[in-house]
Amino acid sequence: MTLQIRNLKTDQNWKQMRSLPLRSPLQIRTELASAMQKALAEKFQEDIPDVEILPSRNLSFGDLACNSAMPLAGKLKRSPRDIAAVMADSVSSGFSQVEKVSIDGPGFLNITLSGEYLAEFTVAVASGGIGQFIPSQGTGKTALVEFVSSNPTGPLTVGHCRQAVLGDAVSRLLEAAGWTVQREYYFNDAGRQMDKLAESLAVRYMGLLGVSMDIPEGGYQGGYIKEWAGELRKDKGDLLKWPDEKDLFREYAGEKAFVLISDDLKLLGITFDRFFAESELIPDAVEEAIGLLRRKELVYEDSDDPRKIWLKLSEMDRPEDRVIMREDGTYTYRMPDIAYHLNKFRRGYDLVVDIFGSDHIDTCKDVEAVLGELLGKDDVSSRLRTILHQFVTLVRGGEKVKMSTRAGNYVTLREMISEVGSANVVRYIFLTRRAEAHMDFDLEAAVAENEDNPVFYVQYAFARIAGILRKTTDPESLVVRDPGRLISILTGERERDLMRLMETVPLRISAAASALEPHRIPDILAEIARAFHGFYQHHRVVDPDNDETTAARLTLCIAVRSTLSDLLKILGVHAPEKM
RNA sequence: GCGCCCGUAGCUCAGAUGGAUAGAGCAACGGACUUCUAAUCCGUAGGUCACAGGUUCGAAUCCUGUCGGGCGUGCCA
Repeated sequence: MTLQIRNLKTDQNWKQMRSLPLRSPLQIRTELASAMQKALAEKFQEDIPDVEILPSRNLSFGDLACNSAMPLAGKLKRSPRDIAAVMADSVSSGFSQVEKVSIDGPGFLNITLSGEYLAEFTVAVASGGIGQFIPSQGTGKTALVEFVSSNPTGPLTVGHCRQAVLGDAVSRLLEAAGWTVQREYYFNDAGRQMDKLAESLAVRYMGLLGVSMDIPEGGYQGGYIKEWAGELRKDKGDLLKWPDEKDLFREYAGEKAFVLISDDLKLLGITFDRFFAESELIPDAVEEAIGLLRRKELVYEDSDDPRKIWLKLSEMDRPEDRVIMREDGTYTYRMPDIAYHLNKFRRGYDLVVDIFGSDHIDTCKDVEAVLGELLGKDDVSSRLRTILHQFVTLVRGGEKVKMSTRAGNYVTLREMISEVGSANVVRYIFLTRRAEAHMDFDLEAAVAENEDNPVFYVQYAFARIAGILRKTTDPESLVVRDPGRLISILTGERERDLMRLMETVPLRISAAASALEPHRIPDILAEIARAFHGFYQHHRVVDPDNDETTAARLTLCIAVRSTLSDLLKILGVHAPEKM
């Protein structure tokens, strides 16, 4: 059944009806703060520090709160309430966006936003989305986000999964804040682990030919290597020799691992702009970096063997010196890492984000210290941001599952997604936790929870709106353009609550982006979904007997849909039209 | 030993630069489907914010110490 809407008042003159041009949430807060600051400076003839306007913690007080009167009390030698009164006077008139200002408690200033402003905002979101109001901190700037970067020696595990989801969400969050983001995976194809992998492959290959070889110490034992061995035999025949054709084994294993990892990432819908191969850096870029360090006298030769080279980390506020080149001329992992980071910085990004597991703490601090010496500490500290996420403890039926790639005893990303049953659910669960918080992921609980998972709560709100919109023809054309008309109809508490919640979204996205904390997004989503479900339950949207109300509520629904959709997009979680 | 992270409701976790009565989801209990999707809503219950000091108008948040857990402290990555 489709409802026809008719006899709507024209609102083509809505632009002229506005008293003020629409301000963004940020502009309003800035203007209010500066008005208050100016009033204080004039009244007390003192330098007044920036006044901060924050969202109210408790909505019964209003929409915005300011507590600046209290810290100022000492300096101005007045009571906080007197100071707050001066601030209140400066904004209680002259701002069409402000409905009410009150002074409560010891000296809190509480501001209630006007319905007209909220309606204006809602109209704008319904027609142009929430994105236009996100402070564009990243416009014209570029960011490089490095994540996953797991050794190409096997399938991605649950730990990589957390990092993959986190890195992707951080990238999306930065993009939402206007940044141009490059996603990069550092492909560690030159180290000793690749030799181990090649040898492990050779063991399985020879095994197929009836030749027994010992698995090397620290070798890989995953079942996938047996599969590769079978394919290798099919591709290349039975005549390969170890170690004569070591390079072939190595290359074959590397290619297989790359495909494995790419396929795993596809399960999550994650793509990279570039896989940066460590081997590209060897030897030129690494030698150049060592040369730079040499010129700054930050390296020295080993007293026993001059071919071995040490890095003077102890002179860079780090605990101890480290070897960067072994006697045999090979590099330890720190050296290519340094060369890689040098390369990243030279590419000129405004922001370089590294995402690592917490086991990289020491290494990344060493790399950061070295970069500081080579490029200048200020440059490095202003451009480099490192996110160290804690590990996932995987639990199945109350029992901890040990994870170790090399022992072949681990749960893969693939298995996890398959067991939980949905990449969307996995993404959402991972992204609800802060990166630096430990995380217990109980597979059985995740599956059991599947039915009433928080992600479905949010998706369902979106799907409900889609359902409502299906009841009308061309709902977009019904969007109310006149804020005054909108607010005269949307008078319910739940309707206002939705509008004021949406009004906080742009600044919260921006704050989450600045902090590189995507875990704040699910909170916002849940709040909006909750407000919407409450609204839905209590207000009929499509009402054949009331076109005006229908149009106004549809406008609200369209704004909410757009907001939910943009927020879900940051998490990389699907917004379904139907459930 | 030393370095980094963590400790908030029965469980899993939020609490942006210190603010008013510490929140949500699951789990528990009681209600609501003749309706645009009940995968929902409304209500109840649940807390010494690990512990002890300190800083100040005010602390889950900052500082110190203690206890407990994770990771690191490899010429593995």
